[in-house]
Amino acid sequence: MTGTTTVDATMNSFRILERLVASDEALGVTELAADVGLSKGVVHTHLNTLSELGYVTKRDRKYLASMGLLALGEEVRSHLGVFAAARQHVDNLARVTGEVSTLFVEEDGVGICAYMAHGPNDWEPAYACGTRIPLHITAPGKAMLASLGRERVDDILDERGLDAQTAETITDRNVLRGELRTIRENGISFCREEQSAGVIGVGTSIALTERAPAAAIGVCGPASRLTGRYLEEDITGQVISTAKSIQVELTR
Amino acid sequence: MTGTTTVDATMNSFRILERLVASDEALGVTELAADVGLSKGVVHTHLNTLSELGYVTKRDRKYLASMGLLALGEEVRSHLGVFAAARQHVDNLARVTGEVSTLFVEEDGVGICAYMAHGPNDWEPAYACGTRIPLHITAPGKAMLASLGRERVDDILDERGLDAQTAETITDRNVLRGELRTIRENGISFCREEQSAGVIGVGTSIALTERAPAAAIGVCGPASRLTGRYLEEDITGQVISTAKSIQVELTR
DNA sequence: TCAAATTGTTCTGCAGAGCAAAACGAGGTA
DNA sequence: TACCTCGTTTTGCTCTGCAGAACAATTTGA
Repeated sequence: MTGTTTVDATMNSFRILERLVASDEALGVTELAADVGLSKGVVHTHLNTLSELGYVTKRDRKYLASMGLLALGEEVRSHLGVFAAARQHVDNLARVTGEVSTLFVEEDGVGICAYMAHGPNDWEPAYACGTRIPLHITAPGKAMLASLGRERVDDILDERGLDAQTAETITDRNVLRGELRTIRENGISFCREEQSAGVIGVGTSIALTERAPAAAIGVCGPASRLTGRYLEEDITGQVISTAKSIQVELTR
Repeated sequence: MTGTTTVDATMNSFRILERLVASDEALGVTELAADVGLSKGVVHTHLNTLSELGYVTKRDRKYLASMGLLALGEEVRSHLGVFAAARQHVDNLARVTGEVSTLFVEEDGVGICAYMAHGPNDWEPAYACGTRIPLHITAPGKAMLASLGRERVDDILDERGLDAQTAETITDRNVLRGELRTIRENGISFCREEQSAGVIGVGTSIALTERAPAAAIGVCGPASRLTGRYLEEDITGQVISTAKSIQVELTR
């Protein structure tokens, strides 16, 4: 999997950039150089390059990641057909349920959150847009797995494994296969604290035309709120009807 | 302004990445090499590097930008204090007005859209999050200018100029100064097709503590819908009260 | 079905660039 | 004022990013 040859300078630039992105305050050249293990001089040259490209800014002798980075992800997402069809429906799902609703897509056998809408209930999941999350630990992830062909699922499991994230994570391949079967039968998937303790999720896949990658939507929130009929009927119903609306939008 | 020394390899990597980001379909090595003017071999090495970093994916012998790029911008934004305070209020502003509402911040003398919420009315502005827009052509941009000290405004105008984007753009420095004065007096700014023909905007600045960069919120939409009392009283009132709510949130 | 063409990947050699270390300059502090 | 610290620039060396060519793997066309 690890490629043969890489460009060291690019690796170094991204190490510096990612360090800045992760920091909540401006950093100086000396500190960055120590962090990434390069000399002050080169780090300065890299920062100058990133600055000229518009991904880094300087505020009184210190550097910080630019908000211009938002444009890259936003543009990638704009080319995603399912996003244009799903956005307002996911927004609406968050509004009517009050919870956080998401759009996930599959990429290289992992799930990536492509969009997230916040409902009135004030709660924030542990991940943000762009985060890679194993498919077997979230409701939308399992829904996507259930929508894929068996051999593709096997490939993914072979490559990614079934690491446990919490005590509830499904780590047995046969158990997972059984769960995928019931997901296919019911058209809905649940995540009961398998990704994060205290967090419950509901999801369903979006059937896409041709060779587009898998996609799914979901709703998640604190386990204390998502229980009983509210979870299994109200929210589940909203998720399914939202998925139907997106399907309609996609085939227009 | 243009720095002294830059890293060529980094420049090339980003040229390739940006080409992929701008494309709505997967691209091959040969095509990319022709586009950026490098040999096939090096482009392949760069793609391999970007792929290992998680910003590029391969789908049957062609490359495309990864949704993982969303994470970078999202993380930068999460460190923006005003974003956490403003998000739900901007969401709410979009909902009650029905229009698109935005959060802008100033960076290096230009405005960057940091967040955008869509109201029920189906309309999409010409720009997305992360886009850099001159301060003098949008309502939130002018609101931010009005909130800055005079010498800072002069510096920005010296550096960025007052280029015309439409026939309505303010290109005269004295006219702009007069407008900034009335914005300060009224606590509200308008953009009447100065950024994009047929688009009207309303904005007001968010007063921030200490040395944080300027920020402003706004609402924008088609000129056909944003007119008369609806624009100048209803929407304006919602914008101002939203800004007040954000201020309260910020000083908690 | 087979050859020709095209594309992705690897290899080779070298000029140029990335890198560490040191020197320089600009703020800030005691 | 002198010292210290940090950002910036310079120097020289080594290594690597780069072009071009060769190779491999598909696809195309007849």
